Amino acid sequence: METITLKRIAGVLNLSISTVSRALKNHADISAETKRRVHELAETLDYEPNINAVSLRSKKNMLLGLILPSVSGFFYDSFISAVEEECSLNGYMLIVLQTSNDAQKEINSLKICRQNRMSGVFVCLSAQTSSMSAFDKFREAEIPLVFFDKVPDDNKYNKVCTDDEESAKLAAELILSKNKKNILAIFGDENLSITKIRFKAFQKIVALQKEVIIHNEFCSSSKNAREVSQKYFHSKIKIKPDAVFCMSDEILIGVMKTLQLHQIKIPENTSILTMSDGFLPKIYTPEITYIETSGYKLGKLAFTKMLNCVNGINDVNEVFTRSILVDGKTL
Amino acid sequence: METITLKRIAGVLNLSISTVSRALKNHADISAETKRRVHELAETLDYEPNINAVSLRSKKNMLLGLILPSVSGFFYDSFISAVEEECSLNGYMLIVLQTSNDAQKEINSLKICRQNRMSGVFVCLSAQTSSMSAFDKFREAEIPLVFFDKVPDDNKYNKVCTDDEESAKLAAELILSKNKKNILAIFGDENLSITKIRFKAFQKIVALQKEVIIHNEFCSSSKNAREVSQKYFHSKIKIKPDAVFCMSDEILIGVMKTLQLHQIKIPENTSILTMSDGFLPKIYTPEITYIETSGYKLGKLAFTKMLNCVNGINDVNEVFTRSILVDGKTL
DNA sequence: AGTATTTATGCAAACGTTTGCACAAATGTT
DNA sequence: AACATTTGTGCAAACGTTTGCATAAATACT
Repeated sequence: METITLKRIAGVLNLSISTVSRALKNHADISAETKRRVHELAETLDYEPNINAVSLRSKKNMLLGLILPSVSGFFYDSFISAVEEECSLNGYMLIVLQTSNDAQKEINSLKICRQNRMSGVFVCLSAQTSSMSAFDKFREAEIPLVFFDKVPDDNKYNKVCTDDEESAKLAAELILSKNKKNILAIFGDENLSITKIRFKAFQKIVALQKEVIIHNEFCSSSKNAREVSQKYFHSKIKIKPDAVFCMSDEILIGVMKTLQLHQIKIPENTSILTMSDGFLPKIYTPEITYIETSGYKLGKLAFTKMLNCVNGINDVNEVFTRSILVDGKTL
Repeated sequence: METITLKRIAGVLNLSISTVSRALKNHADISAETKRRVHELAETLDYEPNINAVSLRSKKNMLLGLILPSVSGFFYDSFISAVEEECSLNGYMLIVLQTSNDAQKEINSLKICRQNRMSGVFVCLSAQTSSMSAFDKFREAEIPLVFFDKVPDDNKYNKVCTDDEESAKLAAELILSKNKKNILAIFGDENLSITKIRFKAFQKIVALQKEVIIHNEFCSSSKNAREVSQKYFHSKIKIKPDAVFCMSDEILIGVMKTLQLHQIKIPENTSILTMSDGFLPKIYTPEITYIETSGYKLGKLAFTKMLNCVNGINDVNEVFTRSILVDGKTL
């Protein structure tokens, strides 16, 4: 099938290519009559501009990259969903690139973004990322970067995050307000900045209460969380925790397995509070009380920031989504 | 920052653009020495070809589209994950487009794919899609389409599916083999072809057993499934189903809520069998027995088919992933 | 009627590649 | 020594747009 180009339309109407081009963009120079004819023909021939030619000429495109460890997960799918929605609304296309938490693949993905001269890139760091040099080099290409969720420590980058500090603080306060005295707090991978922040904030609050016993654990997976929680809820343990705090869905899954296996009643025998986007907590019965860390909201926020970057009206900074408590029946 | 082009390299080395271009692709015409010099300089200058120019010239690109109702879901995230993995391995980029089950957005997404002259498009139909005309028109653009999961009935299209018929049949046989006599079978949205197929196959098997009571239900959401299952497990019901079949994760979630609320013991009071990619069944305790419908496998399969299409070595047909029983403790 | 201004259109270069063809120099063949 | 072939390189067109500038025709101003 012959492709329809400006040239083709120009040929049919006996106009020059430039006139057709301008007519299609309703340029003031072109007469009403000509515009009408051009639009009409373009419509019937189903003309669609060649994006490659446009991008080549204008040195701009409508591509946004999204680099993250994995699409499938507890949180990222809704983040992607939100970002894609906004892309669609604003005429951008979203390219998804997974790193599998592999630093080399992360660098490759960056390269792809650069090669394609994307207008901007969202990045959630892989757990393996040790150096930011590839990202710094990337910035020279003048392509804005917006980090989300797993972000670099340095604040010379644009970051959007759930307010981890606020959330963890809120979590600690809530648990204490219920007069819990023997708390098991399970956090994620120790290397991640998100873990550090949540841990520190949580700690800061509970440490104020001298009479409260607090057990801190760090887990890298659901399975790991299951094993670790086992130690505290094993049948031989006489005094079991009266509250468990889970830093994430991943942790929650492991903990719940243990509790269910040992037939620990919730909230009678122990309370639970988790941080989550809300899907998993509602699966369980009773529904788990959680502090919402919405991937969806974060996605919207990240897109807004990206748009500002692209339009050059952005201050480099870190912005947060607000934390909300969603009441289940478990605290 | 000045961008590095062939022209630039040519200028520095006092060569023509065409020589540089050929040298970089190790064309046989170019002398070893020249190749060396060109490669070296390209390396140090960090040359990266302008994809837009390449695509414009070659009329090809490495973009694949993925149109589906929503990124976030029970199944799609792992499908996307698999497809992206393969894309990355094969030098393609994946563009994700959500339809929110809106027919108009679906058409828009198709348009975007056409405008960008993508090399191929994966499609999971929205629940609202009533006409295939937009897709047929699309085929004229000679862009291969590979449908997955929610596919059109007509077999003039390329389709990759979990083997719904086989899976549902397997499910029915399994339940019967356990001597269940009062079965509740809950299916998804009645309009979807996937529902029709699963229902029909399931029915065909159980109908052979005259002495078995079978209750069929169709639900459009988890909430709906919860309400519907309520009718069968309400405390006033004397004879409750001794087995429940759930067509999908969505259904399972609703059913489990009901069972847990009414403290129905599994598998003592009732058995459960579901179809799932495996994530959710393993969340519950005991872990739910399921027939695996792997989004991941399906993604791999879809990509293989797409590659064949793109390379023109494809017969239009429908291919299936194999169904596997994964033993939990609930049947 | 002559000049200035407006209106509508076209020319041609540019974006960065790829590639058929031409060509000059080097080498091989009689 | 004359010719044929191989080897290495460059020219220029093409892909489909956009856009500064030139220009022709129509209108307005003295």
